[in-house]
Amino acid sequence: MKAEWKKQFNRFNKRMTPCRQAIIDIFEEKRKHLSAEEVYILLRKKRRKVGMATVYRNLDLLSQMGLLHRLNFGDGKEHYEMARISPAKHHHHLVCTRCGKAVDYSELVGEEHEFLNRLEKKLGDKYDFSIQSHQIYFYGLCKDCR
Amino acid sequence: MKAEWKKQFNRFNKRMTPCRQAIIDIFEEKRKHLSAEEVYILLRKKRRKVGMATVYRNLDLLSQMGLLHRLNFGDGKEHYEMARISPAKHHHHLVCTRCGKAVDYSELVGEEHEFLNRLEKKLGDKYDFSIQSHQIYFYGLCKDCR
DNA sequence: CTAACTGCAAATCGTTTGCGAGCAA
DNA sequence: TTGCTCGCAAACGATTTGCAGTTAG
Repeated sequence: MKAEWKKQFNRFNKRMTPCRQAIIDIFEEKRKHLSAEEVYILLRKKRRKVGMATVYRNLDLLSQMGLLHRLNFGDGKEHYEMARISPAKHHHHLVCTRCGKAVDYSELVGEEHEFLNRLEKKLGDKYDFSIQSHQIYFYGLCKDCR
Repeated sequence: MKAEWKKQFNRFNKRMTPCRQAIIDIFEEKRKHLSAEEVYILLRKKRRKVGMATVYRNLDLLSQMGLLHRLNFGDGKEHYEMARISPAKHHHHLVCTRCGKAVDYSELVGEEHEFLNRLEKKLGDKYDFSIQSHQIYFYGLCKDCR
């Protein structure tokens, strides 16, 4: 798995560094979406000396490499999560428009997958886009905010 | 139609002002997603003296009132568009991850609508959310950026 | 009349950039 | 060696806020 990533880094003319490894580890451990600041705090908890700038640079790089997905819940900051290729792990988000809380869901992803694939193909052809990913957001009010 | 909005404003204890009317007009005329700055520029073109702060405040208010939808294309700024209740006008977005260009599409919205309604109900029940809207984003590279 | 609204300028805050020093290959 | 990476501090840019004057209902 690590060799796999190394290859990916090479392909992008980038290097595998302790800092990057640590960031990847954090996403593997937490298995949820994290903001840049949350990643930064988790790194420091592991007694790792890093600057915010580096965190941002690496989250950006990992996103461009396709290892992370960038999410936006409308709370003014970007969030990131492991990009999982497997449909089984595929999921989307339910966002509370008041408190910003975001819940993952993976209901009906089977049907969704089939439907979105068809749509993706159609759109890609029509608008001359090479589509790489998609996100579905449902917005509403959570129990506590209602 | 204007009476309709007035009611909405009353319900929120807000007032219909020339500035707000002008902003609504702009979205009706342009019929596409606009950033706060774009709205600001269009207002000034109409020789309307407004501050950016007011634009932001009103875009925010109109979003909370459900008159506008807030969109995020990952280019660092928020975009807004008229919320159209009619399924006929319903659409989503195709975003280029390189240049940030966003294209509207409305393919297969009929099928989508049926599917998403079902999903919405299921999710609302399971996670105790009162879902108000949804957005689908497809990400990829446009013709020019490929 | 009075609470909501406004423009202005200053403040905020997430994110980016410039730079010299430090590593990976 | 070479050039990708790093931490730091400063810069940036979109959005927010405080405030005193203005306006809708």
